[in-house]
Amino acid sequence: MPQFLENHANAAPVKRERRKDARPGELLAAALDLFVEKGFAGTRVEEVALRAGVSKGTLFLYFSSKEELFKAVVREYIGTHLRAGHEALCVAKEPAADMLAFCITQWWERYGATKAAGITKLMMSEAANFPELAEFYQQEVILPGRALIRSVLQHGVNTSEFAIDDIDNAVFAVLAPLMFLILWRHSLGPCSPASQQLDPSRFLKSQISILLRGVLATQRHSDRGRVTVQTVKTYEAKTA
Amino acid sequence: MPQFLENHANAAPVKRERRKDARPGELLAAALDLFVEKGFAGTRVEEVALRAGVSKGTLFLYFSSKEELFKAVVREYIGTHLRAGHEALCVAKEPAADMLAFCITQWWERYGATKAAGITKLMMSEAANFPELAEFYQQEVILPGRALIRSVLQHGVNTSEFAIDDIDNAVFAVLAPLMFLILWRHSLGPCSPASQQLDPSRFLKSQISILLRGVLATQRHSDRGRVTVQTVKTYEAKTA
Amino acid sequence: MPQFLENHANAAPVKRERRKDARPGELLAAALDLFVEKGFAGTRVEEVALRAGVSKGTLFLYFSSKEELFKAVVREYIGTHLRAGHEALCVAKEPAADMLAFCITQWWERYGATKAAGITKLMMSEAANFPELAEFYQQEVILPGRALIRSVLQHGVNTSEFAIDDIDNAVFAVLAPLMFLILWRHSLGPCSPASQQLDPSRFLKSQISILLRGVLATQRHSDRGRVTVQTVKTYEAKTA
Amino acid sequence: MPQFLENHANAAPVKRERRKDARPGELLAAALDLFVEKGFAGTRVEEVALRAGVSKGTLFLYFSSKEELFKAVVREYIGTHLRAGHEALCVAKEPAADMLAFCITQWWERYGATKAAGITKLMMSEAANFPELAEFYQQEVILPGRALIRSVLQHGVNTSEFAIDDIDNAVFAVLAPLMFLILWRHSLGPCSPASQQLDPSRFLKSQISILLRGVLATQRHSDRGRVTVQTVKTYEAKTA
DNA sequence: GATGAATGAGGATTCATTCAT
DNA sequence: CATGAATGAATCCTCATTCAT
Repeated sequence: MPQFLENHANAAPVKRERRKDARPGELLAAALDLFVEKGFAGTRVEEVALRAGVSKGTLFLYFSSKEELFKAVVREYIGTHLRAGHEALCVAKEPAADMLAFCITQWWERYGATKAAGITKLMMSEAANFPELAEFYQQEVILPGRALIRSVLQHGVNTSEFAIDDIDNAVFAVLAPLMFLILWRHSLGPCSPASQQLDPSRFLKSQISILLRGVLATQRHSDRGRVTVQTVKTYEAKTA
Repeated sequence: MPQFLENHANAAPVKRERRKDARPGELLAAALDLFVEKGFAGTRVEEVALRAGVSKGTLFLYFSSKEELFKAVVREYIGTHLRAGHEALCVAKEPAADMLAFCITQWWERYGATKAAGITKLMMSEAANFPELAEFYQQEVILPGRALIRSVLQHGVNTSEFAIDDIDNAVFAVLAPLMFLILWRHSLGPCSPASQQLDPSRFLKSQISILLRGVLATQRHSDRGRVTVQTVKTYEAKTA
Repeated sequence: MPQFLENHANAAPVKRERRKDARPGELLAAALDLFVEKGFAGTRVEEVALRAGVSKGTLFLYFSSKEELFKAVVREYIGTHLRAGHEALCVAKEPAADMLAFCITQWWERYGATKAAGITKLMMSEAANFPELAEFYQQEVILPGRALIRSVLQHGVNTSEFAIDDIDNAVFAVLAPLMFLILWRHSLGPCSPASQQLDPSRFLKSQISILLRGVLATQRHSDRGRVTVQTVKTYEAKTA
Repeated sequence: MPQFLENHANAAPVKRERRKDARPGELLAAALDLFVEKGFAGTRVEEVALRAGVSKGTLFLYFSSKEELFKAVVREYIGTHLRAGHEALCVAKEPAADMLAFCITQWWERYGATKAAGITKLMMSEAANFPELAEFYQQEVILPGRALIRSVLQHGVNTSEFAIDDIDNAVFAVLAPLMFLILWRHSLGPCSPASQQLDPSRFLKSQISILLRGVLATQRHSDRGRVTVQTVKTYEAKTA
C-alpha cells in the first residue's frame, strides 16, 4: 500500500514534524499581514500567533522578539521580491519600449499583486523606526530596482528609441505609479467605497501608455505591427 | 456679509485667548512631526508634549485623548491642504499643459514642501487603524484632488491639447509622482545617503516633462515660444 | 502657632513633594527586605511596590528595571555599611584586645543588627547572578573590612599583645562569627523554633571571649582591672 | 536482621533499574549545581535537564515539579551529609582537642569539600521560600551537628581540658568558620581574583589553632609531643 | 520511556490617563 | 491653567508543565 494512503487513515491531527517546518512561514505570513495593516507598534504578537493558529509562546520559539519577527518578515519577503525581480530581469530585450512594459507588468504580477508587496508599504511606514532595515531595504531592493529600470531606459536611449533628458529622475516616472498602486491597495484602497477602487490592469495599462508616450523618441512599429509613438521634443513647462 | 468679516464680531477676547489658542497649534505641530515619523502607536504623548514645550498633563487639557489628538492633527493640516488646493484651483487656465504644470508646481510649493504633507504619509500608514479618518481624508482631500486634476485633463482633452484614453486612470499619472515625492521625503529619504537624495525641483521638472509628453496630443508652441510635444498615437504594450 | 501643628490640620493626604523625596528610600527598604527574604528572582517588583505603598508603575519612575533596583539596593546599603565601618575605624586604639572587641560590638550595633546586614546575605545568595555587583561588594566592603581587622590584629602582634601565626587567615576567625550571625538571622533563624534562637549579645560575647583567648599572647590586666588571658604557644592539631 | 541486608532481598531487578535509577542521580547532581549557583527561582529546569544530558520532558518523568526536584536535591544530599557526619562521630575520642580538630578536618573532607556542601548555601538562600525544608534541614542537620560539637566540647570541659563559659554559643565558634568556608567557596569565592582565594587547609589550620587556644583550659602536651596551649582566664571585653 | 513542540499563566515593563498640588 | 507624580491596563516575554509522537 502506498505510503501516502496510510496517512489518510488517521489524518485529522496534522503531524507535528510537518508543523514545525511550516510554522515560521505561517507566522511570517500572519505577521506580514498585520504589520502592514496596523504597523509595527500597533500589532500585538499574540494576534500574529493567533492568526497563524498557534499560541503566544510558540511564536517566541521561532523568533526571539517582536523586533526579530519584524526583521525576519522584511528579509523573507524581500527575498521573494529579489528572486522575482532577477528572473524578470533576464528576459526579453528588444525593443526597449516592450521591455519596459514587460518589466512593469511582470513586476506587478510577480511582486505588486502578491503579499510581499506589503513590505513596500511597511518600509514606508516604519523606515524611521528601523533605520538599519530601511538601509538594508534601500541596498537590496530600491537600488537594484532603480538600476534595473535605469538600464532599460538607458538601453532605449542608446538605441535612440527613447529621448530622455534626465534619466536618473525618469526612473521615478516608472517607479512612482508602481509604488502608488501598492500603497493605494494597502492603505486607502481598503477604506474606499467600491466606486473608487483601482483596477490594477487598467491602471497599469494607462500608466504604461502615458509613460511610453512620455519617453519614446519617435514613431515606430513594434514587431507585432502595433503602431506606437512619436515624440519630437521635450516640453518645458512654464512654471512660476 | 462677507464671511471673513464675521470673525471680527467676537474679536475682542482674541488677545486674551491668543496664549491659550497658541498651545494647541504647537501641540498639533509637534504631534504631526512625531506621528509622521513614528506612526500613531509608536509616538508617546509625553514626547509630543515635550516637543511642544509643555507637560504631559497640559496636552490632555486640550485633547481628551491621544486618538483625539491624532484626529485633530489630521483635520488641522487637511484644512491647510484644502485651502492651498482651492486657491491653486482658482488661477491660470490656459493652455491646459501650462495649467497642469502650474498645478503640480503649486501643489508642491503650497503643500508637498510643507509640514502638512506629512499627513499624506500619515494616512497611508494609519488608514487601517482609523477608517473613519481615512474616509474623511478621501472625501476631503483625495476626491477633490482627483476631481481637480481630472478637470484639467478633461479641459485639455476638450481643447484637443491632450490625447488621453483613460482619463480616470490618467489622473494617477499626475498624482503618483507627487505622492512618491512626499512619501520618499518622509520615509526612506531621511534614511538614505546624500548621494541618493531626490532634488524636488529636478524631480518635478522631469516628471512634468515626461507626463506632458505622455498626454499631449500634438506638437505645439507654448505661449513663450518653447517647443513642446507631438504625440501621434497611443502605444499599446506587448505584454504577456 | 508652631508649624508642625499646622500640618495636623489637614494631615491625611501626605504632601506629594514630600512623598517624592521619600519614595526611593521606601522602595529600597522594601526591596531590601524582599530580596533578602526571597532572592532576586523570587521577588516580584509589584510586591516591592506594594510593600512601599505604591503601585507597580511608580517603582519604575525611580528605578528603570528590577535589576537596577537591585543594584541600587546594594549600593545604598553598602553606603550605610561603609559609613558605619569608617566611623568605627576612627576610635579607641589601645589595647588591641579592647579594640578588637570594640570593633566587633560596634560592627554589630552599626551594621549587623540593621536592615543593611541583609545585603551580606543577599550577596552570598546572588553573587553568581551579579558578578559585577559581587566584585563591587568585594572591593568596597570585604577588602576594606579585611584590611581593617587585619590592621587591628597586626597592631596587637606589633605590641606583643597578640600571638598569631597566620594573620591573613586569622582575619576570618573574626569575620566568620559575624557572618554567621547575620546569615543565621536572615535565613534559618526565622524558620527556627524559639528554643533555638541565637541571642546576639550572648553570641558575640562568647565569640569574643573565645577569639581573644585564641589570639592573646600573654596574661595581662585591662585598664579596668579585669583579668584577661595568657596564651603560651600555638596548638598544632593532630589531623589525618 | 541488619538493615543493610534488607536491600539484598529485592536485589534481582537492580541491574534492570540501574539505567533508570541512574537518571535521577544525574538530574539531582545537575540540579544541585545550578540551584546552588543561581538559586531556586533563577534556575531553569531546562538547564538542569540539559546539564544532565536529557530533555526537559524527561526530567518531569522523575520529578513531578520543579519544587519536588528541589526537595529531592536537598533530601538526597542531606542524606550524604548525615552518613558522613555519623561516621565521623563514631571515631577517635581522646583527647578532646584532638577530637575537635579531627571532627573539623573530617567534616571538611567528607562534607565541606564535596558537592553536598552546596546544600548549606542553598538552605541559607532559600530557607524563607521553603520553610518546611528549612525545618527539615534544621532537624536533620543543624541540630545533630550542634549536638555533636556540643558533646565534644562538653567532653573537653568534663575532663577539664576545655574551659568554656557558654558551651551553647561556643558551638558556633566551631560552626562559624566551617559555614564561612563553604559559603565563601560557593558565592563570593568564584567571583574573586586569584589573589584573594582561600586555601581551605591553611584556613582550617588557622581556625583550629585559634579555636583551640580559645577553649583549652591549660597548657598541655599532645600525644605527639607538640606543645599546645595554656589559657588562664576568660577575657571579658570592655565594650560600650 | 524519551522527546521537544506547544501551551498559557505569570511577571517585567510601558505608557495613556488622572488628579492633587 | 499647568504640572508631573501616580496609576494600572495592556503588552512583551519567560518558563514550568503538558502531551502527541
